[in-house]
Formats: sequence, C-alpha cells, structure tokens
Amino acid sequence: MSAKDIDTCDLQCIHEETVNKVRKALLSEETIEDLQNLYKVLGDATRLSIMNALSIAEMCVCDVAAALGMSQSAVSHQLRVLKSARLVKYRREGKQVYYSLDDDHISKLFAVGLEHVRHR
Amino acid sequence: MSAKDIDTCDLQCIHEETVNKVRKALLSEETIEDLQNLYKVLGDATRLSIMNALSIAEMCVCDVAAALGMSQSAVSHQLRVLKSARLVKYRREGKQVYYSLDDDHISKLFAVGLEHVRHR
DNA sequence: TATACATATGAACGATTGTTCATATGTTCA
DNA sequence: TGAACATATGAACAATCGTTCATATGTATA
Repeated sequence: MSAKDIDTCDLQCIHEETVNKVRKALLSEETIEDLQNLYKVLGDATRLSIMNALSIAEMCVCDVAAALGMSQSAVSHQLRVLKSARLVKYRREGKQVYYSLDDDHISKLFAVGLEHVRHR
Repeated sequence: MSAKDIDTCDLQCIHEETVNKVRKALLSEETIEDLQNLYKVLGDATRLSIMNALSIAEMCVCDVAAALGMSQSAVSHQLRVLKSARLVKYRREGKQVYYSLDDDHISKLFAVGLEHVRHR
C-alpha cells in the first residue's frame, strides 16, 4: 500500500522540517506547467535550429527550409509551435511570411543554455 | 520529387544571400544536440518540480518524494536524468544520498525561463 | 476570375519518453 | 554476518511528439 510506504518514510527517513519548508515555497503547478511547455518547445533540435537561424536573420518559411535542408511542411509545423510559445513572431509581406525571434529576451534564453552546454 | 521542389523554391522564393549567410553562421549540429538534450531534460514537470525543490533546500531522495507526493522510484529515475545533464549533484551520507542543484548557473537557467513565462 | 505559388493544416505512423512494478545494490547497526 | 532501510535500476506499457503526405488557405498577377 502506498499509505504504508508514506508512513514508513515519514517515520524513518524524512526531515519533516525541510519537507514542510520546501512544500510551502514551491512554485504553483500552473507555473511549473508553463515552464515545462517552454522548455519542451526548446527541447527539439529542429526548433532550436530554426531559432538559431532566426537569431541571425529574419527569414521567410522557404528560406528557413532551404537553410536547414528541411521540408516546408516540417518547418511550418514547428514555426507554429514556436509561435504559440511566443518564441518567434512574424509579419506578412505579400505571399511570404517573415519570421524572427520574438524579442531580445528570447536570445537570452538561448544564450544561457549555450553557456551551460559549453561550460565543459 | 523533392529535387523539383527545391529547384522551384530556389528560383522563386529564396533569398539566396540570406540563406548562405545563415548557413555559415549556424551552430554545429553537436552544439544543437547538446542544447536539445539540456532543454529536453528541463521540459518535464516532474523534473522541474524536483529542481524547484532542490533550489530551496538540499534534500535526500525520500524527502523529495514526500515533498512532491511522488513515488521513490520515479524520483530516483528522474534524479538520474538530472544528474547526467549536470543539473544536480549529490553527496552520500550514510544510507541517504543528498541532492542539490549543481551550481548557481543552474538557478539562472531556471530563472530565465521563469522570466519568460511570467512576462505576460 | 483563373492560375501560380508561399504557407498552413489534418491525419497517421514510428519513435521517444515517463511511469509503475519488481527487484537489485549498498549502507548501517545489532 | 544478517536484518532493515534508502536508493538505484530493468522491463514493459501507455501516452506524447515530430515527421511525412496530401490537401487547404490565402495572396498576387495575368
């Protein structure tokens, strides 16, 4: 039974004070979920490559596909995901739609990750 | 045929200069893959919750399980993932193993994400 | 308005991932 | 050394995700 496990654990191993302190200070489930969604979007090589490209220049969908050697469809699908996570923005000009990183804040997200990865 | 598509695209829509410029400036595939792995690890509510908890206090596996209402097994599995991404470190003390965030740099990763999520 | 083209979207398939359950490892203390 | 306990790990199943293929939408131009 899980009740038994928890009890056993409560009695034998847990630092109750720490656990209570931590419990009170935890972020809300909603915030954690938002963070999860953000990082999940960033956790894909295709999307990171797209963001990498857009951090260099504003580009239309076709440009991105050509630069990365991907299909138009795949790029479009992923741009949609990036857009709904507010990581990229777009502007329409005639038939083309030009995408770019949403703001400088996004580059920072990218940069902090890079720092970690390169730090050994 | 994909060759036809690419040609059509090349002739009709691509800004060749931009594409070439971007191609040259792209991060290496290896770097992108490292970034992907990092963010993928962060892109899970359980692991974020664990990191959230550890950012408040160093804790043993049992404490974490109790604080988050999770099974010991699930916590252990995820701590392993966090460990291999160098996001947490541990020290053994008797039967218990105490985990904490690997360094202050990790809190920054967390914080930058939070900023984005909270910014509207 | 009809055609061409850039982009978006829906369905479906294969691959990846997180949990659970069962059990193994490793440490302490009698 | 043997029992108790904290932690780790392996296998397997369900759920989630990214791609492809086919097609729809929307814009410009003849």
